[in-house]
Amino acid sequence: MDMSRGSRRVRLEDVAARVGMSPASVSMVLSNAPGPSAATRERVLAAAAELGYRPDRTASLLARRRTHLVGVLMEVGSAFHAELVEDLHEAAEGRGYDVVLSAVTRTRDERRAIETLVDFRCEALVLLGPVAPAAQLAQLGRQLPVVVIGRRVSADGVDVVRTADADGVGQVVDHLAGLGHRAIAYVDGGRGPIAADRRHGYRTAMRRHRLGDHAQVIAGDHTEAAGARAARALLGEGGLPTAVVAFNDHCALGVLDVFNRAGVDVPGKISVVGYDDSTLSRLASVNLTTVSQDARRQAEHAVAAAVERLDDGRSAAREVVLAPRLVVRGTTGPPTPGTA
Amino acid sequence: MDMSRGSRRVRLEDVAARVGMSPASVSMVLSNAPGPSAATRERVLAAAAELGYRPDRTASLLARRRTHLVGVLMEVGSAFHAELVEDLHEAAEGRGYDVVLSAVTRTRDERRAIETLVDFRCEALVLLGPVAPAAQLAQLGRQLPVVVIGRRVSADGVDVVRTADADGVGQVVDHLAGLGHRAIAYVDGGRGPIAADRRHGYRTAMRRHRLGDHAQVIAGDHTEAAGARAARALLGEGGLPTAVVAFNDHCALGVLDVFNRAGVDVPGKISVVGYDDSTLSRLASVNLTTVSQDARRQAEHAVAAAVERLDDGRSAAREVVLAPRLVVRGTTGPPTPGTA
DNA sequence: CGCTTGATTTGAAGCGCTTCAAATCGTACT
DNA sequence: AGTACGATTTGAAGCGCTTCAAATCAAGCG
Repeated sequence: MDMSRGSRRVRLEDVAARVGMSPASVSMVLSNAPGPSAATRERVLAAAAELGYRPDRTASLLARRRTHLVGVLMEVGSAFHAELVEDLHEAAEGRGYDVVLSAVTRTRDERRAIETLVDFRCEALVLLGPVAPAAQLAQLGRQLPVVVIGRRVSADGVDVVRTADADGVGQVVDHLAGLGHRAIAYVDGGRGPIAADRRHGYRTAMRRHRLGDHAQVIAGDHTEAAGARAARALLGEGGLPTAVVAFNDHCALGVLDVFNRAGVDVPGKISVVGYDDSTLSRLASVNLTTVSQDARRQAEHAVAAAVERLDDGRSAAREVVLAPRLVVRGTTGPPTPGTA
Repeated sequence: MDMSRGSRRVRLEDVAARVGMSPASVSMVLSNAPGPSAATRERVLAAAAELGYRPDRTASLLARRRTHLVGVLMEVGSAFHAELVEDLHEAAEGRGYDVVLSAVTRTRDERRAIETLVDFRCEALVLLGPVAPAAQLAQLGRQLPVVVIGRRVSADGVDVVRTADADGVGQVVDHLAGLGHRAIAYVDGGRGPIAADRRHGYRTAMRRHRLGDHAQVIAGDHTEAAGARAARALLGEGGLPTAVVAFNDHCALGVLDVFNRAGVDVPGKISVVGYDDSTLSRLASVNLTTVSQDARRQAEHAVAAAVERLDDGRSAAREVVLAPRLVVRGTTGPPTPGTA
């Protein structure tokens, strides 16, 4: 009766019936497997097109041993993740894999997002800056290949692709110190291991420049709101530093916001630096000095790592550490003489 | 041998064996279906937890009639879409549906992204600002419930949730005209129907204010790059308007970029307005006057529309048009006296 | 006690597609 | 003509889970 909707999805069997062959043959043609003759291929393909046949992915996944699916955990709303996702798609497709996205949102925590991915039978997982403890990731890594992007993880069975964060922040401090800054504050990124690395890089670099006494870490997080809070705290306590290094671009944006609203000139009165070189930072109205993580290369490495485990049977854990690159834009400059 | 990886995923059958019952019973317990006794439920649940059982989603989807999956097509990188996705997740979960994301990227066009969703057996699709022609969407709507967000579509079988775009742009022009602007230019959003609506709204509003002669539409798109290009064109030809209305926030950001770099004071010399009230526009360093689309309500309506078709059997197409709301921030002000 | 009832549990048939051993077909060769 | 052999095609067994009619059970009643 219901001719309007559905009217039964076209199945493999229907195509088979159309050309008078067995479903087996049709399946082989469609999956481009060896066997069927050229003539058969042609007829089947024609019939499939004619009927508008679309294989049912779930059935296919269930029957096939391999799913060729890579699950990606991301934070929707993060500009940097968005870039990574684009590049991951590209890298995965180049190697014959498909990508399934799962987003962490306000009401959907990391655990759930990851479970969804596993439930969909992803063969490997690429996690963008996960916050789960190493033990949990290791546990996950025992089930399937897991590649963590961005964060250091000391769990074997888990591959890691990241940039040398401590070094990145170090470059930032070098840059600022080189401009003559001494009072360089750092807005922290919260509890995660990425934050720990960057914080450590900051402290080390400050010491290296004999600026240890000026080191000042302000509590923060990786959101605009946290950056704004930190900036307000800074403003409140007087004795403003001459430069603020933020955990990431989003956070730096929050800092900039508050300074802008408060009429604090950047970089005249104070310099601000972010981290990620996200599209946000590149906007001329923001024009933030930051550190580039090279999303494309990280994506490439991540997919390569997953595929090597899947297809080449590699089993030893691997860690790829890329060199970060300072990108100097408009939010940094020499300190105002009489301030520090 | 391979005890390390996999060691066979735990199946429903394993749980059943563990408690000495049939897979059927276990299945019912796990899906919370009526039948099994309280005692049984408890035992099964305990065993499942103990074995760390996770149902195989693909198998489950295949066997079940319903998948309870809503596919969402989005543009990764669009701040507004990111917001919508968050809200869609929330709305869907509230009604017992799960969300699958599919992103349009540089190398993955809309068609492919949609196909992926259908292949995963989504029961309904929510498309965020799709560019496909109406006929194609109608065709899709014949297969399954489709809700288009943001854009007007005259295909029945397809529900639409959008804001009155023409009206939104109208409010912008009203605002600017009220401030005294006369030379108000508009940066277009390309070929899509959303762009057509807004462009039309602009033209109508200009005429309404007897400013038809000042109407000026500059070719554009929905990216920062396009906005930048348009702004450069404007700068190049001299006779700058006193206000520029951009297709959306991303585009407006590009416009702002160029003006900032060129040292054109905003809003002193020229006012700029965007559209979407995306998180970007809210950043104090951007602080863009724009039009709010109320992502949350759109998400709510979209999910409601899909669920009504799915669960309540509604079949008549529906269009929900929400009222847009002008959000005045810092990029608009009265025109400089001697300019227009 | 035998029998009815309602509560539980289970066997068996798929969901739509893949796989692979076995069957079929043509053809080349002796 | 008879046999062997490579090229094609197909039957049948699942993949792991759900469903539902039929079976089983325990309790309740006359």
